Amino acid sequence: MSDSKQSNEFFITTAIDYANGEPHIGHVYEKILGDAIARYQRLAGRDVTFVMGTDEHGEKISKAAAKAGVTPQELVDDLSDRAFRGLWDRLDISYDAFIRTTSQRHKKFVQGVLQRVYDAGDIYFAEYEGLYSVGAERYVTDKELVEGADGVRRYPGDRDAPELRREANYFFKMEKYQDWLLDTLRANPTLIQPAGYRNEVLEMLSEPIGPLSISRPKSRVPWGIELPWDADHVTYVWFDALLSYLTPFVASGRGAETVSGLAWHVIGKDILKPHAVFWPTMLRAAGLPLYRKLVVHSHILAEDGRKMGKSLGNAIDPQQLVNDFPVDAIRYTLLREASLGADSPYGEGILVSRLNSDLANDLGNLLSRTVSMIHKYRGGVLPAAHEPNEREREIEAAALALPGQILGLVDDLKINMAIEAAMNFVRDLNRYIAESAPWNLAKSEDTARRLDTVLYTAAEGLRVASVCLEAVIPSKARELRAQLGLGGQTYALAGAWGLIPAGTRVPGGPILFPKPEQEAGKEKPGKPQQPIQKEKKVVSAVAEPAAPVASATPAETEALISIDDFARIDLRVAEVIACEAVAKADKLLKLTVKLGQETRTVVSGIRKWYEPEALVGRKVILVANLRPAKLRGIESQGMILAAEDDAGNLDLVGLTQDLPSGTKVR
RNA sequence: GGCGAUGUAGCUCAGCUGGUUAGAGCGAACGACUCAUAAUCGUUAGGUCCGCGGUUCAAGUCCGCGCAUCGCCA
Repeated sequence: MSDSKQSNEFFITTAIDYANGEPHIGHVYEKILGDAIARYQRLAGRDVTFVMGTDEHGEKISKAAAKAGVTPQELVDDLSDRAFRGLWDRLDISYDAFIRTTSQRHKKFVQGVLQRVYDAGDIYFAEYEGLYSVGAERYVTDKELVEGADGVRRYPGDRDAPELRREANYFFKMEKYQDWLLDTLRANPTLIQPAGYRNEVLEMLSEPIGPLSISRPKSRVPWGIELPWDADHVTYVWFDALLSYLTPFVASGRGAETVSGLAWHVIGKDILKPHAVFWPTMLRAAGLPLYRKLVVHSHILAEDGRKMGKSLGNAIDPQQLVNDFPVDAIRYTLLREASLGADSPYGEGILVSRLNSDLANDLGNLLSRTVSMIHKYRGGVLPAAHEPNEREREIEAAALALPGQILGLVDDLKINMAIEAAMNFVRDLNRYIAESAPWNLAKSEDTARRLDTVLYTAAEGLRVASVCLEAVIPSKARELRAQLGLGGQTYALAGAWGLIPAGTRVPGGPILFPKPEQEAGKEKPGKPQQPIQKEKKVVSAVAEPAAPVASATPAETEALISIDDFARIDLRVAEVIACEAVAKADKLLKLTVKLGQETRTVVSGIRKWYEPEALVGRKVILVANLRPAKLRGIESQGMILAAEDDAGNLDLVGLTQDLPSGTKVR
């Protein structure tokens, strides 16, 4: 690979998603993949711009909106913000710009490009008659139709037979650029990766590609961007959605031409043709440089290796997944399992076994044991290393080489192998500890210096591992370093050793990756077998965080949990020091509570039962390690406990003695 | 029908330009250890590297044919 070397700039996009329904696991995988690449590049010191967005025009959206009884704009506002962007935020996707195709700046840019291509003579007007599939939103050929059991010929997946339509549309002279594209592709073997997809494109180009229909009459599809020279037509998906990749740069005044040649576009194999054929020719016609790389990923299959589908009932619901598992575990397992060239199975079973073996046993436990020994043998202060033995030299050499190796694999789009390389290093650290047996070294003063060196080597190795894995598990990597006493510290992904200062106080902390302990065999996904086993921080709240919860619903009470499960809930005595009603919410109170030295804001739905003033000074029980949630724009940092009976009588759980705030409840 | 990919230990997969006893992870069995999240470490799997034929001193690794699965195209 000899990609972006001169420029330190790195520009990456994921496909913009059609906002006519909720995101599925395929969307999730693609964004996590794009994000991991973007983060790796940032860690390597590149100046990264990561762009994503939603595609919000078209016939399907107007129909879906009509069906839902809302305007198209209302529909896409909700889907874009809540369903898509909301999920990306939750998954820690580090995008720099999020483009909505209904935004003014995007429309302006699209119309500018259309006008330019039109003026150059590459767009013409023509009549067309043919079979139109509403489901596929395009004209289909007779050969594509399949006869159903009822004898009706329809396009696969459609409910209705295609309609015969006659339309006058604008066409883009795509074929004009076919030879250029073919030459370009032949001359650049890594333009489209993996190579299998490049071959498919070469095959597409071995036959005439013809013109591309780029408009729809506004009378039929009113929801789109008007052609600047003919207000009776709106542009069809290609000149709208594809251009969104460049919109942020135009809007910032930078100009599309300065960046389009840098782009890495991450897409799914289902939209290969638009990105490999339409988009390059469009760029060419618009006088813009061709992207640098098209990264084509395959699909995520169900755990049994079959296709995932709503109809098959084996689809993974991303929302559910995010509710049930730590975000970093989802990211890790998806990236570790999937390889670009082939469809990859994925599901809860695969996730859990990876989570347990790699993240909990290998990585998380390595941190636990290291921290524990530093506490036990050295009072929680990291000692300096002394003369390294051969084994330690070997580990240091591996640590120095690892970042380069990983970046090479990432450039080669072998993220799964990059992860494996990092995990091999982690496993070797476990091996090293077993070989060195620090618990024996601790028995005698004679081996004190050896013990120092072993402890330092383990801790510094963990630091290196955290950097190597940070693009995959960003928040856990930081948490790991915080436990080593390196909170807030960032490191470049580059060979380095010995960066933790000797004498660093190692605070330790909660289990990095608790296991979702599952005894009985299979369980139906989605039922309440584990609301309690959630670990701190990363897992989201299942119940409404600020709701006055009376312990649990009957169903949940019945499920037995272990003492360890319970120990994950950090209950504390908190003192209410201020309290006010939340504006425009007749149920909510905003409480300010003191937790030892700390002050927190908690929103709770108990206004019906308590006057705000009456609560000040009262001691309540707070779930202190609940993931913060925003309610009415206020971040609630915990939840207070209350009991409520069937008649709606509610009482806050409290103390009969005056114990200090911050006291642990168990 | 055409083009292409894949087919390696129970499972998931590495094996670049052909070369000593074919590898990893998971799972399983046995053992060790105790710092650790019932974790970790070690040993163990005797696998027709889909089948057949060919090239070669030597082939999972190249060629041909066949079978199976998958993808793209028509």
